[in-house]
Formats: sequence, C-alpha cells, structure tokens
Amino acid sequence: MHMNFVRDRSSGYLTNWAARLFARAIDRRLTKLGVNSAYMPVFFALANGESLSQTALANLASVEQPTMAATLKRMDRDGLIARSPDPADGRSALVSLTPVAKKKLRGVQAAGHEVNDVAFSGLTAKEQAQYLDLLRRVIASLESDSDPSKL
Amino acid sequence: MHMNFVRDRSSGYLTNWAARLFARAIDRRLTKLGVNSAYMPVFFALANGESLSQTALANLASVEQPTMAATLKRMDRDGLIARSPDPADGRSALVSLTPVAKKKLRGVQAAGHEVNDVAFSGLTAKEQAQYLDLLRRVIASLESDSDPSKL
DNA sequence: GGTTTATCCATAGCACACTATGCAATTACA
DNA sequence: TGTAATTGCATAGTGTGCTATGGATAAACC
Repeated sequence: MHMNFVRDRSSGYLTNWAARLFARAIDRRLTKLGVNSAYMPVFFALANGESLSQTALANLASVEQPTMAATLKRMDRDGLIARSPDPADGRSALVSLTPVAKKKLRGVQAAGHEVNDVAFSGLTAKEQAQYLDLLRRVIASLESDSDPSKL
Repeated sequence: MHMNFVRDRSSGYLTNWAARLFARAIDRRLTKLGVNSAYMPVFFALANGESLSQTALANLASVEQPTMAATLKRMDRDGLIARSPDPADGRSALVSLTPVAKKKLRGVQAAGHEVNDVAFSGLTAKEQAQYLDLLRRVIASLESDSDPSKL
C-alpha cells in the first residue's frame, strides 16, 4: 500500500475523491435501472407525486439552473419526467415523474441506502453522525467563501 | 434558512456538494493564474522537477488514465507541461513542468492552503483531524465496494 | 525466436458540472 | 399605465470525470 502524503492530507482532495467514489458506487447500481446518479435528487423531490419547476428542482439539488436543465433534458429523453405548463406562470413548466419513473423509484431509493450503508460500514453510529455534522460545517464555511452574504 | 431533510442526511449528497464547493473555491482563485483545479495534482507531483509518466500521474491523482490524458492535453495547450520520450520505454513519455508553470507554483500552493483554511475555519484542530480520518475510512469502504480485492 | 500477455497511451462517446449570455414573461414602481 | 427590474428557462462553450476500445511497444513464456 503506497502512500501519497500531499494527497492524503488535503481536505479538498480527499473530499473530491470520496465524492467520485460515491458517484461510481451509485452509478454501478443504477445503470441496471437505466438511471443516472444526477437523477436522484429529482426522483426524491418528486417521489410523492409533486410537480415542481426547474428552478425549484435546481435549488433542492444545489446545482445551477443550466445543470438542472441538462439533467431534465436527459430524463425527458429517457421517458422519466413529464412537463406541463404552469397555469400561473407562462414562463414556467411543472415537472413530474412518469409512471415509468415511479416504477423505478424503489430501486433508486434502495441503491441510495445501499451505498450509504457501504460508505458507513467502517464507522460507528456516533462517527457517522460526526461525519455528517463535520461535512455540514465545512459546507457552510465554503458557502460563505463564495457568498459573503451568508456570513 | 430552509431545510432539506432528504439532502442533509445523505452522506453521498453532502460529500458531493462539499466537493463541488471545494472545486469552485479553488477555481475562483486559480482562474487569475490561468490554472484549473484538475491541474493541481500534476503541479504537486512535479513540483520538485520530477519527470513522471502519464500513468504515474493518473495514479497519484486517483483518476483514470483517459482523464489524466485529457488534463495533460489541456496543460500542454496552456504551455504548462513538457513531454520527452522515455529512453527506457518507447511507449511512454515523461511529463515535467515548464518554466512558465514553475512560476505559477507558489500561487497554486497558496490557493490550496487558502481554501483548506476557509473550509476548516469553523472546526477545531481536533475536528479537522477527525474530518480527514473519517473521510479516509469512508473512502476505504467505498474502494472495497468497487474492488473486492481490497478487502 | 515467436507467440501470448501485459502495459502505455490515444480516442470516442457520454454524463455532469460550471459561467456567461439572452429571450420572454412577470412583477414592481414611478 | 407604462417602463424598469426581476425571474424562468434555453443555449453556447468549456472543464472534469467515466467506460469502452484499439494500437503499439514491452515483457513473459513456451
């Protein structure tokens, strides 16, 4: 087992690496369902029959609007979402899951839980809570770096 | 401050979000230097005049070979690396930093330290060490998920 | 020595993320 | 009410990452 000291001491590097491993673990499981990891926030947000705008979905997923636009375009292509005009706003369309997507919902949720369990398999319950807590605090600090209004 | 319970309890989601915030914070600082965040592992690996193969750099950065190939292509385009044929192996080329890149080295290192400090600004020294330790253990578990030989 | 296997790298094709920009519809306000 | 500012979405362009594949050189093994 060779070591890489610069790498293993860098919070940014390790966080990035962990995120890529999470995505790979998720994608390995979702590929069988014809689903991609970026679809997950949309699946969860619309799981109970909700109809949300693209902007609302982007906020829930913490991605920029053009990123969500591209994700929804792929989901549309894959037959997973339907769009209906918002009667209250001529600019907006409301997005909901199709019956096809609803059938995949349980599998998507199972994949999420499974990967979460794998990632936490070496941690005690207390350490798992610590991990989430520390992550949230690191996130808060980094958010205030980009947006001083959040201080 | 609105909440998003599904999101804030998901280790994969939070890790991904933190990684994107790290990358954005780094890129905001490196853009002035004409450097991208993916160049950082290459900068650090070659900081002391080393000459390494593409495969070695990919391993150090923990990315797949085609990913490193694309990164090196951009660094080449930006005049940051030089490639010389490996006299001992006709398939391989040895990569090193150009004088232009060496001039940027201090700035790149400073950006890394600065973002690390921002991310850790809300954590005690003990908590910072815990964060890195927990990350490494989560990474180890996720690696064994994709490669059972690592168990 | 010649065949097989492994290794190094390039390319194709795609997913997912970002910034910058612009149009169209809505809201705010003078 | 009519103009200005805001908001919702689309598009263009780019960076970073992945898998799959193939060619060319090197190493291993009859």
